[in-house]
Amino acid sequence: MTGEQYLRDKLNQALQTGELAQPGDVNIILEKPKMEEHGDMATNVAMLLAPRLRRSPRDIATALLQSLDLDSEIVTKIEVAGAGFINFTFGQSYYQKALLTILQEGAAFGNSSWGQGKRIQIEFVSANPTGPLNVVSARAAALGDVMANLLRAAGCAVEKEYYVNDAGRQIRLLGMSVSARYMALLGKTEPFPEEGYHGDYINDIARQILEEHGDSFAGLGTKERWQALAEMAREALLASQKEVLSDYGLNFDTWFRESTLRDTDEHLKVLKNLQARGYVYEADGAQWFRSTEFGDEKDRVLVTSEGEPTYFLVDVAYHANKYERGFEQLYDLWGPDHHGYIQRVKAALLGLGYPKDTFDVKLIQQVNLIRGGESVKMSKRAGKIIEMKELLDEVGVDVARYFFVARRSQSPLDFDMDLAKKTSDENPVYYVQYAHARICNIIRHAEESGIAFPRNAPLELLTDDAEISLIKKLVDFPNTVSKAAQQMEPHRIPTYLQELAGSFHRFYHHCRVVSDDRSLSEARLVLCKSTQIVLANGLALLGLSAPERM
RNA sequence: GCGCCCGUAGCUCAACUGGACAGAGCAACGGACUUCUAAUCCGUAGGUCACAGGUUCGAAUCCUGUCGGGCGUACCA
Repeated sequence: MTGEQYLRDKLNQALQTGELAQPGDVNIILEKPKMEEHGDMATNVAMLLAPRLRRSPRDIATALLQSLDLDSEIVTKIEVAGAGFINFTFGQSYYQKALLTILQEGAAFGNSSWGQGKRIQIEFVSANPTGPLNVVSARAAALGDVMANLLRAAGCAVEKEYYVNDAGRQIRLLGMSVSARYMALLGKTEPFPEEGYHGDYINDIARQILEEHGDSFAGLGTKERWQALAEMAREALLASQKEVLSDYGLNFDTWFRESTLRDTDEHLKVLKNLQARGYVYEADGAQWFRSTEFGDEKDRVLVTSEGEPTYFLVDVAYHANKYERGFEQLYDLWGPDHHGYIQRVKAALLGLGYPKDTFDVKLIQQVNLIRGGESVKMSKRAGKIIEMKELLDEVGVDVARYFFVARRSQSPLDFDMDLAKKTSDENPVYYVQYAHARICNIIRHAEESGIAFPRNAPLELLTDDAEISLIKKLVDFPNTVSKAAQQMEPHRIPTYLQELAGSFHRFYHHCRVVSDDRSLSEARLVLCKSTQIVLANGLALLGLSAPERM
C-alpha cells in the first residue's frame, strides 16, 4: 500500500467517526507539496470543509488530528500549516521498506488496477494509403502508442487500431496519378489528374510496377488500368507504412479497412438506423443528418444529391462498428485540421444511441521541423513533405519518440533536428538512458568486486539526503503513471524520468556505491537496482530502449 | 464574422487539473575527472505566468473582454 492510500483510508475513517463526521462524501485531495519543508504529503481537506462547517480551516484541521489514528512508524510528523493545510512526513523506515516493494513487483511496478479491465480502443495515424507517412504521423504514432501503454499499465484492456481509407476518391486519384506516370515511362501521354499526387514516390511506384509486370497494363481500358494500378499502388504504400511503423516499434492490433464497411453496406444500415430514429431528412436532393439537435453548427450531408454516400456517413458507420465490436470507450487521435469534424461524429453516435462521453478525440497539434534555426516548409500539394522514414534515419527511433512525447500533445511542436542529432549533454534523451547504463555498470562492477546482489540488505543504512530523496522519487512513480493514464498525458512520463535521472546522478556523485563498507554497499545496491527497475519501466512505457552501456 | 488550440526565464518546455515562495533542461558565467562511465555533478544569473477586469480563504490554472500566433469554417476525403 502506498503512503497516499494509507493516509486516505485513515482520513476517511476520521471523517466518519470523529466529531467532524460528515454525511456526504468528502473528496480528499492528497498531494505531494512542492516544497520539502511542507512534508511528504499534504491535504487541503480542512479548507474544503470550512464553508460547510462554518469553522476556520485551522480549527478544523486541529480537530481532525485529534481523531486521526496514525502509525508513528510510518508517519513521523504531522502539522497544521499555512491557511489550514495538514502536512504529513513519512519516516525513513517507510521509504526504506518501499524499496522492497519495487524489487518485488519489478516490471509490474507502476501498474494499477484503475481501469478495471475496461475495453478501450485507440485509433491513430490512420493516414491515407496514398503516400508515405510524414512527421505529423510520426508524432501521432508515438503519442498513441504511449497512451495505449499507459492505459494498459493502468489496468485497461487496450487495442490499437489503424483505419485504412482504401476506398473512395483519393484512391481513384492515386490510380490516375500512377497511371499517368506509368504511361509516360512507356513514352505515351496520359493527362495527369488535376488534384493528383505529385510526389516522387508516385514515379518510383510506376517504375517498380513496370519492372515487375512489364507494359501489360497499357493494353487495358483506361478505367481498368486506373483501378488495377490504384490497387497495386495502394498495397505497396500500405506495406511501406507498416514497415516504417514497425521499425518505430509500433505494431497495431488491427488494420481496419474502409472497404469492409462498404462491401457489406454497413453504412447503409447506419443510414437506415438514423432514419428510423427520425434524424434524417431530404433537402435539395440530398439526405441530411440533424446534427444540430446534438449541438453541431449545422446539419450534415449523409448522401449527396448524386446518391453517393459521404465520407462522413462511412465514418459514422466505422465508429458504430467499433462499439459493436464491444469497446466501451473510444479514442481517436486526429490532426488539428479536423477539429471541426469532431462535433458531427459525436452527434451521430449520440443519435445512434451510444452512451455519451464514450467517444473522445485528442487533437495532435502540428510539427514544425527546425533545421539550422529555420523552419522547414512542407507542402503536401507540391509533394514536398518530410517523410517519417527520413526523420528516423536521421535521428533514430529513441530520440524521435522521446521528442514527440515529451511535449503536451495539444501544443504545436518545434522539432529541432540539429538538437535531436546531437549525441551530447544538450540532448535530454541520453540523460535518462545514461542513468540506466550507469546503474548497469555499477552492478557489473559490484559483481566483479565480489558483492553479489544481496538477499537481505540493511536498508536502514540509507539515510543520506541524496538517498532518501531518490527513494521519494521512486515511490512517486505509480502515481505519475496512473495520473498520466487518466489524463491521457504521456508527457508526464518524460518529465518524471528526467527528474528521476537527476536524482540518481546526484546520488551517484554524493554516495559511492561499491566501497569497503560491505553493508552499506549492499544497501546502496538495492537502491540502484530499484532505480534501474523504475527507469526501465518508464522507458518501456515510452517505447525506448534501456541501454546497458553507452 | 464564428469555432477550436496555443501564449510561462534569451530558447525548448513543466507546474500533479484551484493550493503554500512558478520549476527543469539548453544557452551564459564560475567551479569539480588518479574514483562505480564527466553523455555526469556543484554553484551564479535569469520572471509583470501576453494584457485588463472578475469569481474566493487562495488563480499561471475557472469566467468575461482585449491583443498576438496557428488551424478550421464543403453535397472533399
